[in-house]
Amino acid sequence: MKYRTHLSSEINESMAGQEVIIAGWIHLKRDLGGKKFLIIRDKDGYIQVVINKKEQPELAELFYELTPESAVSVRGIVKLDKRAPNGYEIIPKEIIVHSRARAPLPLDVSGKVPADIDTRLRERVLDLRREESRAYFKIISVALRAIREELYRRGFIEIFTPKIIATATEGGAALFPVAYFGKEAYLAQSPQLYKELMAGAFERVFEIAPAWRAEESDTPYHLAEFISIDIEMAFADYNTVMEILENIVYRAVKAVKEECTKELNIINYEPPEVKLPLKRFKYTEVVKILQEAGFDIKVGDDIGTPELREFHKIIGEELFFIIDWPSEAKPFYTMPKKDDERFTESFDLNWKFLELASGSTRIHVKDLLIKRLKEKGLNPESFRYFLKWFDYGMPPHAGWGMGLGRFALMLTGARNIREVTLFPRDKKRLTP
RNA sequence: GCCGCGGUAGUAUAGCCCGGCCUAGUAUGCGGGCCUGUCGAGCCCGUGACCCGGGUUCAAAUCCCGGCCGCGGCGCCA
Repeated sequence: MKYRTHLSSEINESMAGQEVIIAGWIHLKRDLGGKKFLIIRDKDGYIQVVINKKEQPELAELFYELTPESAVSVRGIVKLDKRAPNGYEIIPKEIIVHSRARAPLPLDVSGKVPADIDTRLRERVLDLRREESRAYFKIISVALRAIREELYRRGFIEIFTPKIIATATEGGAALFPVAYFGKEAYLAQSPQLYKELMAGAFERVFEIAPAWRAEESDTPYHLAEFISIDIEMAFADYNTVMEILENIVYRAVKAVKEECTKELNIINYEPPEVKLPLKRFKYTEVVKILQEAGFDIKVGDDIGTPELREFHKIIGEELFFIIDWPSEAKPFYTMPKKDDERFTESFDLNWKFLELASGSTRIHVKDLLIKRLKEKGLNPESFRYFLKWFDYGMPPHAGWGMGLGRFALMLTGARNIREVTLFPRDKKRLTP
């Protein structure tokens, strides 16, 4: 017997009388004695199987051995019945149990009893059979496709840069050391330096790949391992790449709203409306507004989470840019503003209080780069292999990086980045 | 790392303030029984739990201390 001839989504009323084989998991069992109902779940949905005890005593007997979440194939006849969900159901001739699930389950997949996120992450594979969890990842996948399409449309090519690196990319963040054939190496915290070099070859590149941070961060929007969406573009400044970013956000949200109506309905969420162009607030304006709101903040300080929460409330915008950050708050490769060197051609994209993406015009002049490295207390010598290529025609360029998980929080309304990460890695979690 | 709250059957919770009425309640699951249209099926019977260690007390799920773990807020953090 074949595993399957039809998905639940491929069966309809016009197939009455036809024999089909469906496959999936036992989602629910309802035993009324003479009639026994099985709800089979596959990747697209659910379909009901009805066993009549009198007519099919062997199958009625088998029914008792079927445990929830067992993987099965059911061969049977499609039958119209207005009492059935969707108006049709399967009258089985044969039920094959591919894999019997142990009972009881460590987690209720059917949605009757809620579980804490900690329990759900421990039992993640079963958790990912819940329709809410699957909806999250379908939405993320649709968004990613839209992002890729928009970048390809704009002449970007997708690249992969090394994830095992010799030196710290930017100094700041703590890295995970890797034992590398007797040498000291690290997991990349960002593709930053490599993507800049690649903009010097391909002009327009993007990468969607993991990055690692060994920070102490313990919040609902930080992970030790996360997927970063990065672009870098030659002959462009921060205004150009900001425009690309907001268009990508627009496209992704549009695609999700159009293609994921079922999933959004399951999670009962509507992503924010994206009105282009997004508002751009100068860093100094933001500081001023926060000072007026009573915060103890001065020019040069980073803007903390409580401040961002309040700022979002004051301006009443869900999605907005904060631009022209002071150089203290940005990495060494960020281009200073031409008219005022204390500030930079840089931006953060925020959803409410959450930083989704940040980017800038990059410095393409070697001497300036070395000067900025020193000012940041970094040793130019350890960036030798990066800096040498700036001797050979490095074009002006700009780019940004966006955390996929954080973007997914906006797309799904999930409260914790662990929800939208299959197997999150944080300070305490290394398994599963 | 700091602050707050929490840890009770497989899962989710009540009980904790005000120690004894707790042989720890409920839902769901699981086992058994009844039931031929369920769709959160229903009804009956059963099953299964106080995070770890120390202390106070005649008596601790309940109060105190320490640890571990979780969640949230912050910090750290292109």
